[in-house]
Amino acid sequence: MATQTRRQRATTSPSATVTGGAEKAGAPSAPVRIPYLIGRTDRVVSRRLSEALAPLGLTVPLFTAMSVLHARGSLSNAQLAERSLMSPQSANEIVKTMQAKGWVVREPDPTHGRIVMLSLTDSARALLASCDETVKRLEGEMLEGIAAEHVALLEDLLIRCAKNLR
Amino acid sequence: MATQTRRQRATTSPSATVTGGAEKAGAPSAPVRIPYLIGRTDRVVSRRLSEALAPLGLTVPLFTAMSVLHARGSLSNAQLAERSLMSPQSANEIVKTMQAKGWVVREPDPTHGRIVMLSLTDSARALLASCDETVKRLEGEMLEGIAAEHVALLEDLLIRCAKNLR
DNA sequence: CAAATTTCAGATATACTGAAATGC
DNA sequence: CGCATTTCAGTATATCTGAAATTT
Repeated sequence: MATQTRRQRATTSPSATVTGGAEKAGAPSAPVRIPYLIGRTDRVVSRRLSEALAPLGLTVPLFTAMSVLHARGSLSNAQLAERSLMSPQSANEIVKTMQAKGWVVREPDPTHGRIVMLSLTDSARALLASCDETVKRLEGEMLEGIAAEHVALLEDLLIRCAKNLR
Repeated sequence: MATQTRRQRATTSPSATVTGGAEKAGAPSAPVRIPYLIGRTDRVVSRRLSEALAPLGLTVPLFTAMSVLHARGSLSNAQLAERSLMSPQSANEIVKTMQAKGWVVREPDPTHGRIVMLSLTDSARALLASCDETVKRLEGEMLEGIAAEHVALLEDLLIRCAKNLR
């Protein structure tokens, strides 16, 4: 399966300062910005999450959409798209997959003919429950050595960052 | 250009608690996990960053790779791939684009025939300098209302999270 | 008719795996 | 030979935009 050699630690600069710990040739090296760190951290998280979810038949976008639907109870496709920060077309694509797997039911909104309300099936809920265990483990590994109060703070800060930019 | 209606705030639940602020129909609503928040925040940041970089002729992956190269001074493609958390093939693809735009020079490593060392051109460095202004503005908007000590902490926590998972 | 929602169709970006060529 | 590096080729995934149909 994996022909590539396993990714490993850096070949230089053993300890990392905030600026990244390297100032070699002609590198004025701009300070590392938070947007960059968010992206980098997400890369690592996404890779691990995707590896963890694959055995359960889930991709990250699929899992994300299902989590949103789970949290909200019942949504139209347009609402799901908005909450998941994606276009209605993309959301629709994901919903098609969810439906093919028997994870969602679609019922016409009684008050509005065009709208179709989505909700998770029991099997989807059960699947999400076991995913939660998986994600919890991943989160635990990620937060290792970080004080509980800092975890709470991180949570709060991430929410505020997303809110400030949206 | 944009036929889609501009993404906007939620239609329900005005205030958000840590769990997301919704507990409607049959939704036990698992707590929001940090991995999810990282992903969500990155989605918002990436979209904004990509919009901001587009006028400068840059995509996010291109900008990221160039920043890494800038910070490290000079790298082989294999090293660039490792530092950028991607496969050598993907890095190579990005380097091809960089080269087509005149942003990188490739010189054979004098000590090893197969290896090609990459470094940024002056025009690339100048471009990155103006990108830094752009990113700084974005970062400022993102961190609005967050105390400086918390910004430093966020930086530290993100670095540790990425390190814990890699 | 205007606006919102859904959904078909096509296009693009990003990154992957496989495999071959090169060099130590 | 074994291993690392580069790179050609093909593929998969996740997203997008455009446009049409439906319904209030």
